[in-house]
Amino acid sequence: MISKKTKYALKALEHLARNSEVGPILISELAEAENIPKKFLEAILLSLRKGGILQSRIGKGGGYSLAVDPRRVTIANVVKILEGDFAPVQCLSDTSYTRCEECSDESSCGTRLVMADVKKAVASVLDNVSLADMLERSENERRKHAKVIDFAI
Amino acid sequence: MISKKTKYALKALEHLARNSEVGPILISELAEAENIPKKFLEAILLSLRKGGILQSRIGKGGGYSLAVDPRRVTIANVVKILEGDFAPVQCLSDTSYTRCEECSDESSCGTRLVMADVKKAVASVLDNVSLADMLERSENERRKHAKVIDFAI
DNA sequence: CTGTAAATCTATAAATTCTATAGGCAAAAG
DNA sequence: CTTTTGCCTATAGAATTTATAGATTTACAG
Repeated sequence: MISKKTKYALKALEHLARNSEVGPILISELAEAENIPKKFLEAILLSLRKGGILQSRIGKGGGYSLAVDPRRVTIANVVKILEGDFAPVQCLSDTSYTRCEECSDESSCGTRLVMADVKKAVASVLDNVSLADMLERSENERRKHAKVIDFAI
Repeated sequence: MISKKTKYALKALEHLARNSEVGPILISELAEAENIPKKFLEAILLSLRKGGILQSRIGKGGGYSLAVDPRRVTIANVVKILEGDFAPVQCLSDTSYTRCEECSDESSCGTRLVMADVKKAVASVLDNVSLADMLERSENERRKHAKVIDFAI
């Protein structure tokens, strides 16, 4: 399960990507539009900025905007910033490796071997979906759905 | 990240699979051998029994043993019993679906669309590894490693 | 250079989930 | 009918996640 933090981050990024022409967007605006607790969002945006995905400006006319082309931001990038990693066990984490306490022999640990494959599988999905892709898929679904409703009327 | 519960479960199952000929194994024996808090393990084994993977016998000569051929138990089976599911978001859970609070339109939610792919990817790994496979892989690695040490001496 | 608008930082509270333990109950075997 | 063993319920403790509050810093506008 991904955390609420990550979900909020993705929602916020979608919003920013959709409205990239209008210039910086206020935290408070984003919070209200996407129904995210403002102070919580604040911390999330900060992480994303430190992770290089967003840029900010302080003071009047300030706010947040994407620092990179949404086609160059992968969902893996985002998830990694907020969840740290998507390794199913610590002993497979790139960013915060720790030995699993009771694992007497890491190199032959069955769980580790299987989870290494899981990690690869997840990575290959998330590395290959950009923020722009995600937005596009969402739009496609929205249209598809709208059409169906239209047709029903 | 998978929980300690799941890691303990896999360790316990490996132990039971390796020692399937010697008959039922005591909780306390398992706990000691695999370094798992006994009472915690108790609950885990109970879940696995209710999930159909283990069988137990009470009283003298009792204990736990596999209820199924280790080639017929997938790691997916095990993970599902202990983590409930491996859906990255509740709105994709088969067993305990809940609408994601702030998601105004589930059918077009970008996060959901991407995470559906993640879920599939994880499932296709875990559905295709049996307990026996995992054990075998582990054994292979152990031998490989042993050989290297041997060679070094 | 002053007032105001905004993000930033630090600290902490509240809620939830995960890990672990305790103690008595129930079943099976001899 | 006593011993061995798993079964059940409750609860405590720890860690993590989610959320809030308040003071601080930066930048622009006039």
